[in-house]
Amino acid sequence: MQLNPAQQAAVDHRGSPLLVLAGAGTGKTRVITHRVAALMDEGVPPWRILAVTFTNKAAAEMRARMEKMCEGKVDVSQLWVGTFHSISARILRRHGESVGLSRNFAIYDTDDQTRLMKRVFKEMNRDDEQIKPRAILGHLDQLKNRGLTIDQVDQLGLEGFMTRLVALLGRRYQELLRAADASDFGDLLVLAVKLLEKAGTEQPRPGAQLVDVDPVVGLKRRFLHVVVDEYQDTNPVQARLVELLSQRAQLCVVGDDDQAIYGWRGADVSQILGFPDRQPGCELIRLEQNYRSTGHILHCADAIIRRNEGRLGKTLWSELGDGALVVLRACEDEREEARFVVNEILDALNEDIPPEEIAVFYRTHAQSRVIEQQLTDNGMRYAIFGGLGFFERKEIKDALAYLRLLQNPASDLDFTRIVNEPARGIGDTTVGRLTALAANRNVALLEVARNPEEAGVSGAAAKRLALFVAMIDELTARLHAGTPLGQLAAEVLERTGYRDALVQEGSEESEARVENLDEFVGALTEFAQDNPEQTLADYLEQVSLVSDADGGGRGEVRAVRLMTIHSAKGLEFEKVILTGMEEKVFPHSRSIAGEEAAREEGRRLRPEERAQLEEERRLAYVAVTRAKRQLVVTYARRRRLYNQEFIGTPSRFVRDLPPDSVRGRVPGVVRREAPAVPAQLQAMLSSPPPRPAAPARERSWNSDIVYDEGVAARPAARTRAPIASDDAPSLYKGMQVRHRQYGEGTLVGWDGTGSNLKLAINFPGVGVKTILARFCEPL
DNA sequence: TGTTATTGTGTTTTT
DNA sequence: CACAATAACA
Repeated sequence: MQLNPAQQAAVDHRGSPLLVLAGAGTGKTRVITHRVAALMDEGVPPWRILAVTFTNKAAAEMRARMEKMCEGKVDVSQLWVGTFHSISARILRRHGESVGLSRNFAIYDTDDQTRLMKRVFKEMNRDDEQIKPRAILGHLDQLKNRGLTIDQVDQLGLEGFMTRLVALLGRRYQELLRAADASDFGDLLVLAVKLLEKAGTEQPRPGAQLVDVDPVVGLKRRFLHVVVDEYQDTNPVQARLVELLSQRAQLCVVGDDDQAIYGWRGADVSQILGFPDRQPGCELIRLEQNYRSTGHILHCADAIIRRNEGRLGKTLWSELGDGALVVLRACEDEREEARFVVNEILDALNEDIPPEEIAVFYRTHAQSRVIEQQLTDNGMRYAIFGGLGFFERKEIKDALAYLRLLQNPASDLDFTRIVNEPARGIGDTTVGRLTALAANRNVALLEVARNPEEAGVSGAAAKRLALFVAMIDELTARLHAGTPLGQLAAEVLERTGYRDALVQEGSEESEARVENLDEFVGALTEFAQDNPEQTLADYLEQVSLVSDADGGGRGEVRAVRLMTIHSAKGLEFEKVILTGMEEKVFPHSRSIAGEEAAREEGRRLRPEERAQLEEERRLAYVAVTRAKRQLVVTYARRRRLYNQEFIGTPSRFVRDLPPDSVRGRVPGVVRREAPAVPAQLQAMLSSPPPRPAAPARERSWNSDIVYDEGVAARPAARTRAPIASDDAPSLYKGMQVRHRQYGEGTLVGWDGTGSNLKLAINFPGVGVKTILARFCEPL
């Protein structure tokens, strides 16, 4: 297929920075691959070209496409293609000494991070705090994403005590991380940037020769062309990294501001919006012809995204014709929704759509369970993207921990993970004593374990420790003797008794685990055969950077796909079923929180609150634009989630759909439905008196809902919100209620149903409190 | 010390 | 509901 003029221009542009604004389905990847191929055609050496993607899968795909395109002509393996994280890791692996990382440093994933932070909590006696390790890590990560150091915590705008806590615990966390010769995801980027920034700033020694030039400086000058995909999702550190590597390169960034969905992770859309301003002479090219979806789908996408402010603005068009109408379906509850999904899948299969071209999307992982159940009941195979991957299973993580400990004896986290796994009588007390001494002397746990007596570990435990240490030493020797990786892994599992312990257990679960371990050994053997020159460190790195995206180990190829919308980014399917389209599900309740608060306080939305909502909207846009020919959208009236029943209102995104492109009734303007008053409260209600039971509930659940947008603007107290005319006695905003302790107050909102109904009441002089309805009585 | 029962608690999206 | 942290027990 020929490139269209805009695409061709993006491929051909040379000489100045280039921003390609590529709408969904406009052939972005084609442009990138063609551009890189063209560069190589022109004689740019492959090793002087860098292509950065977001996921490993995208990187692998790109490389594959290049190989196909350049068959035989150029050595594509010389190209630098990778994710921000893998490229950083690669740089640090080679040159990381100056920022405190050895050649074999470990990469900690989220789980490792949490465990390490928990240790910090314990060490500093903070485990009683309400604050959880995850929270601190979250802030720490945010810090890193913005390229700030721990001394700049205050710039995060946290509350005072949190700022102090993050600084205190974060600092110690970093110390331990470095001491363990490890890096977390955030540090990979931060340290790579630090390394590159430092290079070349030192005064050259007198008489230094050109050959003495710092290799890192060479790295900065290496690339002549840099291409970045999904630029809208980069965070400041990533952008800085790209800049540093583009010292001599022509920079080409590709992205779509309407698909920026990682703001919560520190990504900053203004990066792409401000790119032309930051880059003198920057050329901007828009790709707007969509080759993926049919008309009605695009109309829906546009109807959703056009309501966002602060976008560069693009209108997608297509030559594919209107195609089928988008199907909209209201379901009674999540089970019916799941059944409907199954039916839709069956329909598609009957139309000969291959299963892997059918995808079911949901906002959060928690929603997948019901659908999975229903699919299983109907004997349908499916592949889940995301969730617990192979390398996140306990047994695999244990095996990896053993290997990492062999590779890196300083890794205390791995030590503690497996020292008593399988149980060998080295319990918390023993480990506690070791930890105390290790912290004191600033040495690794494994070192301390060599002299247990000094740590005050008694005879029996000391003996067991000695055995453990001897075993680790032997295995370490095997590693350094060059034992093939697969065999080494097998020996580890044998010698440590890990495999035996599982076999002994004899349960169905343990059996599965043994199988997983065998698979792991197999994978390692295969890896060693395919990459004879690669070491254990290389393998460990590859594993820790691999995410759900590549689906390599698990997942049927010929199976329906289930995934969150986030993981759907960059993919496309013949038929997409978008589920759970209700307020508080999608848009997620956390994104709406600000809006509700604003309504209750009678103020306007704060910028960050609006930004969150706009991000949800972009997420909806991403979801819709994944569909090639068929799009089905479902929502449920009632939904059980987290063991709580929620009354659903159709998502605002559903209400935005253009009726002309939709089959099924687009719910009109809607407001939150007034919940039925629970019996307890109802009994207490004296006025207004309960009306005789009305058959109101029989009616279509949308019909009695009236939208009133004005609520947000008006002060809550004066809003005498409508009680659904013929409904049982209802709550209404402005209603006066009494609480034993707080006295009389004004109802400003509510949440939940039945005995979980919570009222938000504004008590004069006290403020707004959220109280279970049964503790309140109406006046 | 290690295992099991119980309570409690949260519950987005990911490299 | 699911899972993690804690308490009680062997």
